[in-house]
Amino acid sequence: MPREVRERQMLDAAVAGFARHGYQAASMDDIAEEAGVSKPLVYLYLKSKEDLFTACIRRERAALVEAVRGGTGADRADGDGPRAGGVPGSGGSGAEQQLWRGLCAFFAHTAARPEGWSVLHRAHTQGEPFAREVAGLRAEITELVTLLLGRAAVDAGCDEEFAEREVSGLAHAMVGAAESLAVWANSRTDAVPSPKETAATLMNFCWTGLGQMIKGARWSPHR
Amino acid sequence: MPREVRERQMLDAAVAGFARHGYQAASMDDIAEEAGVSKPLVYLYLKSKEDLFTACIRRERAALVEAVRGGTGADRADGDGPRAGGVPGSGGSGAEQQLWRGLCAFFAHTAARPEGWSVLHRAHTQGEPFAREVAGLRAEITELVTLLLGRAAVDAGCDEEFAEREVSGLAHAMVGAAESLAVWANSRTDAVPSPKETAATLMNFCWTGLGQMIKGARWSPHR
Amino acid sequence: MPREVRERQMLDAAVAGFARHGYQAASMDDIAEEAGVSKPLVYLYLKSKEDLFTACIRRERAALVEAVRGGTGADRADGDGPRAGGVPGSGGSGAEQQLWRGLCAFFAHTAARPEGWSVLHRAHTQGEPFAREVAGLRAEITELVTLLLGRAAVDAGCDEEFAEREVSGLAHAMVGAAESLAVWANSRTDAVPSPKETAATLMNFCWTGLGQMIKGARWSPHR
Amino acid sequence: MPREVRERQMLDAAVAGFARHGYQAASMDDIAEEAGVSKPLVYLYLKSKEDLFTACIRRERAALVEAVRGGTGADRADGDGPRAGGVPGSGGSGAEQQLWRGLCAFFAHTAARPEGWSVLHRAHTQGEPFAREVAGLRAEITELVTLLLGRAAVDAGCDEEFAEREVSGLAHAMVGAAESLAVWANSRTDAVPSPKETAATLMNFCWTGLGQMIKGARWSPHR
DNA sequence: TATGAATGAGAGTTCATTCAT
DNA sequence: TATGAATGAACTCTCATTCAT
Repeated sequence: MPREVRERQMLDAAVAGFARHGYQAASMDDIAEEAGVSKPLVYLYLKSKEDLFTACIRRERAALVEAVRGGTGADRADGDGPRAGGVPGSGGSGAEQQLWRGLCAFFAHTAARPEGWSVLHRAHTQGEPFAREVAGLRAEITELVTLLLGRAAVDAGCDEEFAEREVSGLAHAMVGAAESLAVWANSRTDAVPSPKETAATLMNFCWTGLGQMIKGARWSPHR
Repeated sequence: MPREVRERQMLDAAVAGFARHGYQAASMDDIAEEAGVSKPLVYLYLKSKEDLFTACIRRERAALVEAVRGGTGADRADGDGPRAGGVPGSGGSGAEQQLWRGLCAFFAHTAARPEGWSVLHRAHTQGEPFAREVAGLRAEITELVTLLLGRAAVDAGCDEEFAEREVSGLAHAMVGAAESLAVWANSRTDAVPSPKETAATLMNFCWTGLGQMIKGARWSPHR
Repeated sequence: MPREVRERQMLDAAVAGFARHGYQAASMDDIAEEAGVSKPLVYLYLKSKEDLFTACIRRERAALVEAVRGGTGADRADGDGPRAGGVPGSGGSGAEQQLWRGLCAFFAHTAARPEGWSVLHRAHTQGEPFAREVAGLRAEITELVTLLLGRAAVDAGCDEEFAEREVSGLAHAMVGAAESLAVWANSRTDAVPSPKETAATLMNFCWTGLGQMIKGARWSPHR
Repeated sequence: MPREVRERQMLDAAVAGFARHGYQAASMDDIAEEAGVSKPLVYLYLKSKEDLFTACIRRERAALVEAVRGGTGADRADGDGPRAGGVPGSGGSGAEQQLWRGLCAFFAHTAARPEGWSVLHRAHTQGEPFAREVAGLRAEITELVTLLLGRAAVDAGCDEEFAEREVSGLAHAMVGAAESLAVWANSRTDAVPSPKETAATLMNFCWTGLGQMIKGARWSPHR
């Protein structure tokens, strides 16, 4: 059996095992058995448990990023043609649509591959080498979100400074909210919401606030 | 040395160890050594590794909840007398202020006790008994947030149905965003923001959006 | 080295260790070392200390029962054809001969495998799961003896009632006497008696008494 | 509280604990708790677990020996008055009566103090220092039985050689049979036999055989 | 006399990992 | 390419035993 096929079997088994039991509790014995191969073969192909887990993270990370990027249309020639423009809240900005589609893609992906998502979501807890890897993923996503938010702000005519000073925190908030909603949506037993519904919840939650900020309004405790 | 003191030393050491290495990777040997105590004593007082970790979670959970509850003023006689009222966005609602102060307290607490926060934040990954414990914490906080959001909505004169149908999802988003921001704030090496700044970021992010929702506006992809 | 061979080595080492130190005091380290093997291998093959000890008991029990059964000729087609008959004391009963040969086999076996015998003899002290196992052995042997004694009684023409009422106690006495003699014979440093001598001692001790009982005579304190 | 009283409490608790769980499995913690004292006090009075167990054995051994000796009337001025005389089987020998009464006393004692008996019965399994102690008890009892059997033989007019050559083995058989019957009687849940019944079972079993031997008859396999 | 507090030493068990084939 | 056989190292947990008071 060709190496690539075997290797994918192993990664599948590993993702399943790590998702179910976590990094430490999943044993190489179980993973090898689930993959239908002997343990030495796993070591021959994937070096060590650490490397195996890293490979899982990388694969799932790539899949998630590809899904979200695809959703935003970032890979399509995007600046072409007239953009609908407009501020958040006024409807139809290109960046706004991209964000919306990215969120939809994100929730669709995490719902479609719960085990992969579980691996990613749990990996930052598992010690240094993996935390770094997931931090990379988070940075990648956050950067994308930051870009979109920033572009929306610029579209709306607000100064560059805003993008640099405040958008990053907002992006972090958004990513955290999305993460939380993904877990929540995946774990519901009753009426599990569709990806679009979940994405709409998040857009409802924050988009207007963002629009206000771009206009220069700030929330403050004593008004 | 009296039992209570020793026990607190052990819990301190355990929180530090679990925060640094995670549940599985932290060894009882190391924890005992860090506590300046022999291993058998740890077992004598805290029964088992599982019980020790549970005790850590419970302690930190209680501290966090107390801090946040105290921040919201939930323990003060608060509903009495006429409330200032007001919609989100119009300033000065009782619920809005409570939420604001709760967030400040939350970010202040997580910044003041990074290890305790780390334990709580990582515990849901560490297998069933612990996941349940932090799920309880999350539920407790989410319920509080749901209550505040719902009350704000009612204050603003919107129908009860809103509270029941949508507020829960929003609360989850908010809790997730707060969690993410807490980690992010704690992990920054440059210019770490004050708790109030972080809380303001989150309020800016979502409060206006919430106000719009209460008024009946909904975000939709094709406008 | 093939699994079966290794497994037998381990059982041999375990029987030796348990015989020398008892269940609790024998350490898995020592057993593994004596078997010329690492500890994990012992666990891989035999699961746990408890299972290992149980396996020892079962093996030695089977060997002992087989030896004794073989000695009685119970496996040969023995009841067929006219039996020589005869009461205890009158010589030559089939049951009497079987008992004699069974005793010889028993003492020969316990002398030939002192460690195995020691394990069996000491196991009833070592807690529930093992006590049950040797209780089974004891019951098996006692039942065999009861059968032979009962048959001898019936051969001698005594009523069935005798067999049911009193033979069981006698069988217990006989088994206990045999057990005691086996230990005693094994532990002698001077002139250790041959199995046949030991068996003859026991037959001398009780056979005539049994014959008298069958005839209806009873010992009583005040005659 | 005076030392003697405390010490007896501890021994009582220890006997109970050792009887229930065996030497190794009984913990000093449990014993101290059952005795209603702190652990250091146990160590102050009884030095170590080994010494504690030895003390238990010695106390129970002394009690058992005293009971049996008392039963045989060995401590009474025994040669006085006319003895009934007679061979085993012919009724009424002094030695025979002594043996009978000794057996009754033995079974009565083991039934009355099951925990003490359990300690003694299990101690020979627990490693060297204790095995020696119980071997001493066994030797003491066996010697007594040997003496009685030998005296009976001499009473019956058989030569001295018999006593020296064969009586010892018979005594071992008898002691083993008695031991086995004691355990069996103690462990029965249905109709537990009285000490006298158990003793009668044993006398029935062996006394006539012994009588025959004294007369010079020997059992042999081929008659 | 009596104890609360503490520990050294060692047990059973598991797991990632590697030979030899 | 693939594996049955084997292990070093580490972990959780327990227990007899002793200070300091």
